[in-house]
Amino acid sequence: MPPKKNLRPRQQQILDFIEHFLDENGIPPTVRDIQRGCSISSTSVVDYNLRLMERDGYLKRRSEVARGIELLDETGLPVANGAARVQIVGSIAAGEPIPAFSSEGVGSAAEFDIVEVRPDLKKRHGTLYALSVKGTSMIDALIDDGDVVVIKPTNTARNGEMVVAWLKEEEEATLKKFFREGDQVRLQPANSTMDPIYVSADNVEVKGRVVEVLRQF
Amino acid sequence: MPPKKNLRPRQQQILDFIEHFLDENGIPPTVRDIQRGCSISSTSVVDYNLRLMERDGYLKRRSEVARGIELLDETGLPVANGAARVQIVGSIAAGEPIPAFSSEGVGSAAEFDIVEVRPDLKKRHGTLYALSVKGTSMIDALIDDGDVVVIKPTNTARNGEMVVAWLKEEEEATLKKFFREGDQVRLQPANSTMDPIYVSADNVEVKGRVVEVLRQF
DNA sequence: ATCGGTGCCGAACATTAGTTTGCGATGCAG
DNA sequence: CTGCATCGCAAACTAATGTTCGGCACCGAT
Repeated sequence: MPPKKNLRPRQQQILDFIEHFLDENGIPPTVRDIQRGCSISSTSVVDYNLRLMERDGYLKRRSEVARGIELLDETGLPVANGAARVQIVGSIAAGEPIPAFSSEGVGSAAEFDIVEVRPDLKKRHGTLYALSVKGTSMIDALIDDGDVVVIKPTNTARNGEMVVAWLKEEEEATLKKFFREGDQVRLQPANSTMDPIYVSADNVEVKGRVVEVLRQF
Repeated sequence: MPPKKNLRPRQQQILDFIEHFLDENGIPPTVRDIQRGCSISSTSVVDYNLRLMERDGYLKRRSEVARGIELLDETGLPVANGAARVQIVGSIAAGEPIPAFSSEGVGSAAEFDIVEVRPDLKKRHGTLYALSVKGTSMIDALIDDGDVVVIKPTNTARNGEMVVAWLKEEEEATLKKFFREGDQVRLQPANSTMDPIYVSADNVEVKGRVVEVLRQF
């Protein structure tokens, strides 16, 4: 199997389309789906490029089988379903909050790792992103250093939910349980040995809610 | 949408086949795949039954589209990918071990819940099953009461791995960290306030290894 | 017995979709 | 200029796949 090369623009376009199609429909596209989706004038061009991409290890094709395209990941293993991949857009220190994401660019972050999540999460919550956790302050919430938390972007939270909170003044993000108390907000580390942080509601912006924790075994 | 009924044998057979096919191949079967897989003599029989099953809310069919079958779950939502479903075959009390599964029947257990897992787990580990955790003794391992642990069946373990151990004499299963120490085995609750269990190696049978913990948010 | 519903069968049909072929344009090294 | 590889195009071909139709057997109700 030849080593990976950089993809040609057309091939990158096709690859993006396949991923997107998988996201949308749950099944792989046909050659003609790709043709339309990429505004290519002939199926043979699609076939030609798919063949090259298969040669270079980006995907696998089942011959003579409708929708027989399978994407492969970096290790050459089939990607189960494009719908279930979430990008890790940065890291977050639960204990001592540090800047995590400055712009609104949740999906536009630089290239980071990608994790797979349970497919039903995306069905249920829509777009998700992930943060890698640094520090052990969430240990009582059963979130450890090195875990990856999957976040649903939202700017509201009910009391007790675990949220990613953005402290405007400090320009810091933190992972805490959220309690609204009048015009104050209590950000409670799940670790009971640690004191909660009280901040004015004005200074807090909820960026998302934790929907899943992933741990490496 | 009509309420669910019990499936006819033929329809159950078809449903099972579709799930299995999805497991195997990652894409839905064609009508003819089903025909062969279920030893049906005509595609029209498949179509006939698929139509009924669609009417009864078990699946959805995209008309005129190759492999346009989508399975629906209990709530009528599409199942992302059959490959990612794992059966909960019972519960396990980590603190005070209780019988969990007596026979070897990992896959043959009675009807329990099904959970979705990250699809890459099945790719990586093959067949998996899941246990629902009762009790809080694994809290230090960041596994809580009510969590679901996903298990890879195996009968070997390296030191430090979290395993499902079967104590033959007591006829009990338990979820602990595994340490082989001579002809003894130390089963260490991750909770440091609790004492480990020492048992003779003869009396321990490793049933599986924890590959994932699922928690409800 | 007769009728209607269910379940199944086989064959044909129509569309979708993978594959092949021949040709043209382009760019580059010899 | 020539040869060669790359990339794209259109059309045609074949295989795969969804869909339909008429008929048969069984069964319970009329």
